Amino acid sequence: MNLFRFFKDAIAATLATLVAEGRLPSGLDTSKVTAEPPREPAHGDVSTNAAMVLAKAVGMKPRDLAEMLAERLRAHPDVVTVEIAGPGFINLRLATAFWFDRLAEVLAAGPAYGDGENKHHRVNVEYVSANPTGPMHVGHARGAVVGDALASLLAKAGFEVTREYYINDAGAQVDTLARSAFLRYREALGEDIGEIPEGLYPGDYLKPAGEALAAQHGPSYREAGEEVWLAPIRRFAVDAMMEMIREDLAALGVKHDVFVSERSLVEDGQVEAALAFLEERDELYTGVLEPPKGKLPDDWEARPQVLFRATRFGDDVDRPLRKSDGSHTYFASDIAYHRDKNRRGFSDMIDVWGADHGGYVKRMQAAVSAITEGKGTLDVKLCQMVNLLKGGQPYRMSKRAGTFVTLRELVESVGKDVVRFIMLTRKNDAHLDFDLDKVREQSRDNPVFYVQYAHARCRSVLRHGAELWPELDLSPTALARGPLARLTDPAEIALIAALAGWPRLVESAAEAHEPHRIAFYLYEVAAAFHVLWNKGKDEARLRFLVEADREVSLARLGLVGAVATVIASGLSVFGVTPVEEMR
RNA sequence: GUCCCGGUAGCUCAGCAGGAUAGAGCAACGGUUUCCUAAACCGUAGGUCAGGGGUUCGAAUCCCUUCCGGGACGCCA
Repeated sequence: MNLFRFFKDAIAATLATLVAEGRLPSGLDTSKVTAEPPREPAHGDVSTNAAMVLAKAVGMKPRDLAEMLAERLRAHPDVVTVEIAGPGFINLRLATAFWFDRLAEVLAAGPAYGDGENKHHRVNVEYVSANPTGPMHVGHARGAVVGDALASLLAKAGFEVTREYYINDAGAQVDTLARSAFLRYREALGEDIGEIPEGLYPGDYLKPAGEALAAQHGPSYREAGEEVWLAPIRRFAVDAMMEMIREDLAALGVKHDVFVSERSLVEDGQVEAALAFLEERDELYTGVLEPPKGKLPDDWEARPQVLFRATRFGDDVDRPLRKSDGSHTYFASDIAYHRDKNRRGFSDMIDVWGADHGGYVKRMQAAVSAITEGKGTLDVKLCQMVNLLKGGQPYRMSKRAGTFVTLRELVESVGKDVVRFIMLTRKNDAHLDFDLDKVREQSRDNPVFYVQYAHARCRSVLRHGAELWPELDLSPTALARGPLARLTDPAEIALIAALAGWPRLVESAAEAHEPHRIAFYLYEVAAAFHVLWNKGKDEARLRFLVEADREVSLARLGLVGAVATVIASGLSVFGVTPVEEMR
């Protein structure tokens, strides 16, 4: 249960009652009324701005309206005190029984705690979509993790999510790949290929593909013209690269439901169909574009071409869909792809891209608007660069100077869980420093450790409890029925309140498409737990396990179990495995 | 030139959908360990939320504008 939504509804109901009684005018706009945790915990558990927001419409002073509302809210069974503060805040303090119910709810729900109601609403999340021309590098890793976690977050919030990968296997870069693979094929046949020529992919990762081609076809392509070998080798090389990319993704624990090939869209006539669709709606015309601003390409020439009226949909200029030779542009096939998503039943789409594609956001959103006739939405999450550091200094792992660090190297170096968590500790549009030394540190400065340590401590306490009282049932469902009312310390109640904030956090993070908020939330829960742990060090009576008092221990085991549940739940959205112990 | 992102404590960053006295961590200083894992905790100090205007009961948050940093602009993929 999202308790803030619960109280927002309660406040709305109170307002409705007052309207029905004629004490307030009808037709109030309550859309700006909020119920949220006050920033300052001393102010209470739930705070509402209702009196301040509505005062003008009602024609009352905020504090007078607040008093009218407070009078009714005091009668709410879960509310202990109602205070009016500042310019007209109404602060509610909730009954401890209410918190015990929330704690029992966490335990009873287990991993499902915080799951949103099924919204019967489909969302398509497209991420990674790295070109199939080589292994994934660190930059790709961030987009992969952000997309994967965002998809999980939306699923947890109750959306029906499809995770998608778009394979750019139709452009010139896959021809380059094929030529590069052909070179490796000749090399595998014993030829000395010398230096890899400029413009071809030099990486060693194509050697196995060359060898496989040699084994499969022998020398048959060797003397043949490109028209003979290009298509088959291209298909083979793309498949090999995709296999490698899938392995990279698997190493990172990133999953996709659907892989869509650009080439297959083209061959199916989807690009022509998308163009025809736009043509019918008069969104295309033949025109000449202004020369690009900034640095002018050497070979720029004004030529008429088919343009999409992107400016009708908020873009800065109209965009070319056909080159002067009549073939379609990359943007045209991208439109076809998004139209394909829409035709498969998705009107809400999210794309996760690298920040270097920022210039394409407006035109893609314009296109989505056009092809869905205004009914579809596209949100683009741009992931900023990752600065890889070691001991505070910029770091490059590969031998060849200036080359990228591969995703595989990173995962092998620090582990999948660390990579995933760290990639989610910043909002996607901020630069991210990833320090290979820091993430291995076992300190509060390393959020992965800090959160994992809290979980490990919880599991440790539960293990000790089971040793101490082997006769007790310490399963979450049993703990949920335990004597939770024995939790009386303010720090204990505060921790329950933090846990009870999880459903709201899931909901708001999902709505904002911001998985990184979970990282900060988990850090806070971990901090609250560590605080409590240390209180037990100062005062023996506050230890989680008090041998002489089985009842209070049982209640505290419930709290500890709930902390472990919520942390594990958050980590599972991130695709990070919670640890049982840290030795 | 146009567009996008960013500018919050010495450093790295949060700030939830406009709320009350702007928060963490690190670094600095001072404390806490016979005890469920001290890999942790507590305390002190640290700010013109880049500058200026506006919107309103209220602005770090929304709008306009200036400055600074990064990125993007193509018949490329």
